Amino acid sequence: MGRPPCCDKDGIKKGPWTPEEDIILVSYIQEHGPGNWRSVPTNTGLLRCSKSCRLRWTNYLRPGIKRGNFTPHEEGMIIHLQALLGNKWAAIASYLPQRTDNDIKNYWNTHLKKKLKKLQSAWDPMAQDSTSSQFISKSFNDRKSLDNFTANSSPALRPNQASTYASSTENISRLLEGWMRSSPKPNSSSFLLKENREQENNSLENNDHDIANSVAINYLQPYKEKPEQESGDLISHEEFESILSLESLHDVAWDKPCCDSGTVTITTTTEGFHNSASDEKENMTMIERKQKSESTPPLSFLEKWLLDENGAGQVEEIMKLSPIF
DNA sequence: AAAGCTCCCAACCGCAGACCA
DNA sequence: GTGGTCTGCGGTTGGGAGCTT
Repeated sequence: MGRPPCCDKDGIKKGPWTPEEDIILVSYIQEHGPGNWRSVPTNTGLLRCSKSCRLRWTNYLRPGIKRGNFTPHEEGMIIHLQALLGNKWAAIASYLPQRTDNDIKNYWNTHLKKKLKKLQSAWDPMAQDSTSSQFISKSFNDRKSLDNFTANSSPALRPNQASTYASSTENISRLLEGWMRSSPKPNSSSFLLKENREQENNSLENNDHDIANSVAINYLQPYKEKPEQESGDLISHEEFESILSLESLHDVAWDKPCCDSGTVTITTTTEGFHNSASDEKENMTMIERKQKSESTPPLSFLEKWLLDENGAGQVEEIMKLSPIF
């Protein structure tokens, strides 16, 4: 008995996805929405198994995915959450909405584990085998040590990521969406607008604050909504405090500091928030800013796509291939 | 210059749970 | 209740890129 593997059929393609396959998949999902993966290969003609299609979408093509180096704040959050939740990458990823579980898992395995091990041996050479949770609780109990840790996690320690096709196609779906919505057709250098690049840079800078906001909303908001007696199901006092210690939550103002009454109110403030692009003075919540930034077409990606060594040569081909162009 | 080594990450694999007939 | 199918998750791996010798 036993279920036959879904990917061992003849004619099923494996290995890296091509731009053409990505476009086909994204076009299909934009039309039909994600889900019913079983039917995707049949309906699209892709020689991929359903699993492979789902994975490609969730880990790569899905809108809103941020790629590239993790910020120190993200690192801190991953370390905290890993200590709290263990290797529940999907759960951890839900607190970092722009990162996929696969990305977080990879980053943990390739960077953070080593980093922690180093720090661990520096902290206590005799305790090589203790778990990360033990280590975290030991070394990050105070705010200062976490700050030191995150401060030391400078980008210089992280290797630059090679620019491959896969890593440059971070958001083909957004590309398509933006392309279809924006009426003027792209025309090479017209996309090379400085302000668009600045906009993207700023959104990267602002990202930490969005993440903090997201943690506040997703993780802590239930305190506001749930009666006191139920809040224990969601998060322990210790966990709450450890989340609070994250530096990235500085921009979140707490009407009530903790879960003492079950009526925590979370408001966000722009105080101390520096937006060099527009230098806006208006009071706008992070969510509003996010919504605003999301309505901006991802032109800088198009720019990348058009200039990318792989992308550039393939645009023509893709435009021929896909009826939406 | 090139062979060997290491690192990194996209993709694969297998398992478990949810769902449905 | 049972068995088949689908989906999601976490662990693992293959191979390309970069580094070292």
